[in-house]
Amino acid sequence: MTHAPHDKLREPLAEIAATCSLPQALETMGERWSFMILRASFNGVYHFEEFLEQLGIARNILSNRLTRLVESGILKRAPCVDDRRKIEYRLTDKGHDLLPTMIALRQWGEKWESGVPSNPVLVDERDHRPIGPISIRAHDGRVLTHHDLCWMNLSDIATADSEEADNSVIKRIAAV
Amino acid sequence: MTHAPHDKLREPLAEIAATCSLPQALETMGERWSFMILRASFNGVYHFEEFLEQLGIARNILSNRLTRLVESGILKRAPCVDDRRKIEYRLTDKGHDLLPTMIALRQWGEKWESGVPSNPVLVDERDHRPIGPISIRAHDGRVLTHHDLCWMNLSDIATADSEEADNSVIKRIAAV
DNA sequence: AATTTAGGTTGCGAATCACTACCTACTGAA
DNA sequence: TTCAGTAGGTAGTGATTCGCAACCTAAATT
Repeated sequence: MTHAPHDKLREPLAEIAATCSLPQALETMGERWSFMILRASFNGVYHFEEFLEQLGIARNILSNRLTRLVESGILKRAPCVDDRRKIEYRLTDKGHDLLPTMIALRQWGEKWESGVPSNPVLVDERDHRPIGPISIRAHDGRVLTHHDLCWMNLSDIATADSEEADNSVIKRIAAV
Repeated sequence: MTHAPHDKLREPLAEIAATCSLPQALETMGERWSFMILRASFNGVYHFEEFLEQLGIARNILSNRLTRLVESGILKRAPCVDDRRKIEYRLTDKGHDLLPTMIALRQWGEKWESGVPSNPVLVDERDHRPIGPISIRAHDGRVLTHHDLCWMNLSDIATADSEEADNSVIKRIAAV
């Protein structure tokens, strides 16, 4: 490896990580450029020099980030058949599964930061209409706002499949 | 302000930012600790010392990050009525709107990193059942996989509300 | 008045980022 | 089969950020 990871800096997350997978998800995707590289991948960028040009990222940082994304199983390397000097960086299943997260973040940015729809747009192949907003839904598909939600302890849920779990509710999500 | 932002370091994103709001969304949320602070906020952490203890973050970094989150309009400061030394950091509407993104990332982590459900769990208040998986849906609510999706240019969509926009399809999302 | 508490700032060493220049394996052409 | 070119990566260096510890100030408690 180029330079060994310095885990010291990342330790404080460990405690929470035991009970929540968000920190683990952020381990790789929380780094600068990771989401932008992912975006490029979804947009059909496969080669080192393409990423370099599209993103305006430094060579060593790109190299580093691609290595990490491959190590995390989000991208995979594959030699290019046309030109065996080339390496293709392709999304794995795990990488493809980040699409909802990326779209959610992008939609949030559209709504609150830029105010205008991004380009290119993700559309349904069937009718070429833009996808709907990413939202939180109940098990039966009803869209839920944060007024309809509350947090519960996992241990209480296992034994409270039907109801009578009222006392296990930690807290309602406070209205703004 | 404590120290002026050095925009030089962040410039390369500007070009893409003109056509996509993802980089803008990452401006604040892409920084280390931002999502973890957000998570704590959703879990009912409001005060400086609480964040400090829960996250194991350094004081100055927390101070810095909270300031940035307030500047971005994701959190808001409010003096505490009980104890006027205390300041409450509360999610704004903009902050609450990041819940789908955060849950999507967490669910991804559950599926691919930890393998086990996180704690606490977000449940429907009506029946106390866990929420469903965050997914991409068509305008009519159908769940779409990446096989059902393609990217289109925004300009082509505006004039292609019904169909006959075949030639404007940029590219299907490649199957893994 | 003295002490504690909440929130924050400052200084400093370590780690990371980004820019530039170099390096190397492979390709394609002469 | 040499030789220039290209894709991908490495090394060096300065700027920026992170994390730890110590200090600071205003409000609250004793």
